[in-house]
Amino acid sequence: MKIATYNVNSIRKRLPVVLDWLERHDPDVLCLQETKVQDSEFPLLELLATGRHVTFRGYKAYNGVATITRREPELVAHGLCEGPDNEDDRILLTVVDGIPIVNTYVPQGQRVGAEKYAFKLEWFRRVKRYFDERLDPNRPAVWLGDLNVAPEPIDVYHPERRVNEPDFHIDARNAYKDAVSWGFIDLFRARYPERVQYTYWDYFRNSYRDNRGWRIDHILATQPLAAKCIAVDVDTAPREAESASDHTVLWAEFEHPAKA
Amino acid sequence: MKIATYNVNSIRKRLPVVLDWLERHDPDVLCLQETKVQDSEFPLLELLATGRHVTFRGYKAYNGVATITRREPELVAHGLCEGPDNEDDRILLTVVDGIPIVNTYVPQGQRVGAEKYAFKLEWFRRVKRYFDERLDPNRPAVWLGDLNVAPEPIDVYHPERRVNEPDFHIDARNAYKDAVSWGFIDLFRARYPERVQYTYWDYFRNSYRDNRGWRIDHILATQPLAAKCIAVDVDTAPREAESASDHTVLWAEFEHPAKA
DNA sequence: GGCTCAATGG
DNA sequence: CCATTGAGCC
Repeated sequence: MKIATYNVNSIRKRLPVVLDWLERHDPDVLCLQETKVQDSEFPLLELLATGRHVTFRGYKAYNGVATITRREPELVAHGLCEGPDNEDDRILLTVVDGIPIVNTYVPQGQRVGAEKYAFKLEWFRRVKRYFDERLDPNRPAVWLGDLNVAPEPIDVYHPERRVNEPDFHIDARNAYKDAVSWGFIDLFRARYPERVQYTYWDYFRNSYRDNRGWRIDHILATQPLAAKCIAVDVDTAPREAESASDHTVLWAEFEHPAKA
Repeated sequence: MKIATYNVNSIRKRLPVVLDWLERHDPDVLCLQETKVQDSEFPLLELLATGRHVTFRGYKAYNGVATITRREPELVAHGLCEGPDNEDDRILLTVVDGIPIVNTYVPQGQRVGAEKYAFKLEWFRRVKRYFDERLDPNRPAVWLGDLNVAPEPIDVYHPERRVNEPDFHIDARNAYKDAVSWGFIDLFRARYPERVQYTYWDYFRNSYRDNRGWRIDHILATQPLAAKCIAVDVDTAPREAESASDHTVLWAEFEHPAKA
């Protein structure tokens, strides 16, 4: 089973890149973030034409998530389901082949100290409660997406200069790690403890050319599923495509995951 | 000698169309209107790369004219040169091979009765004085561009429904004709008295597909030059191009024009 | 409908 | 730098 995540920065602008990636890699699940489109404008027909199932929720301009699956999800749940502030354009649960897959776009946080930054820190607490209420760390489950945190210095270029950035500030890193500590394993870092590999590069100042990036997109799995992980990697091709997102695709492959 | 006019509706968006037209038709002069770009952002290098000369003046977002010539113009003059309101983003004179070519983008006029409409009517009076001061109706000269008037009912689809449009209202038609009466001949209509042929079609409601357009782009010449005109036509290919302007190209060819 | 700009977001 | 919206213009 192959699962991937990709912050598209507008699904309408990135549709060719997504269709190409689906055709070349044929994943079982592809999770998208920042679709930036309201549901009525979502390019559903073009994606259904690939023969896959598509689950999505978004609003005008901001956020938006979509999960594209080979098989029909056995269960779908939008948002945090806590109350009025449902955040259903940032979190989407699908259960595919018995495995819960939590596709999330964590708030970026604007800048350290801002109200939006406090919202980001709180968001990690909320998502941890979300895991508590519907998942079991002893059974297969996946949390993936643009989590907007570079967990360690190795995960960002010039870390010493980034300590006040909302994706590397110590409070965000700790909030992220506390959510992870619920029972998730970072598949990329588990497999490659020393590897410098980013998933996001700024559009400006030739960041990609000079490899000045961030590893802020992640695929995490509970222990029983992580044990079945046979491959995980970043595919930089989408970042080099004609009309590229500032993020690229991260993917992971599992052996007989449902039997875990 | 081949001369053409094209309202590009943004030279930056239309650069591929313009380069393609230059390569295919190799005109001596191509006059552009609505370049919609300030001079510092004008795509000069890309046009110079064709081996031609480029004269232009524009501001942010609105208006802007450019004249692309095979030979270097012997003289260039920007604007009406009357006083402070110079209108140099609407009128550009170049003298090429001894022939004055007045490239103009006449104000559209917004709607009949508006202040901008009065400005349009006045503009025709001003341009007639401009001809008086610098041209001679007995010597070759060209006035061309987006003149924003369909002179006769044949020049607009459903004319009876357009009598209150600023490009077909009787006051605009009369103001235009009064300027023309200075000493110009409409080359297209002179050659094709009965032909329905538009140069502009609205972007919306499938106007081009249904040929619901306007003949508002014109090439006019003084009598001695008009006598040398051996061909004039509208090329609809640019209107059918990938990323098309709402206008298309009108061109005219002259035999030994300088000897007139 | 397609261009422009100025905000806003990242 | 690359997205978005919403207004102005045509």
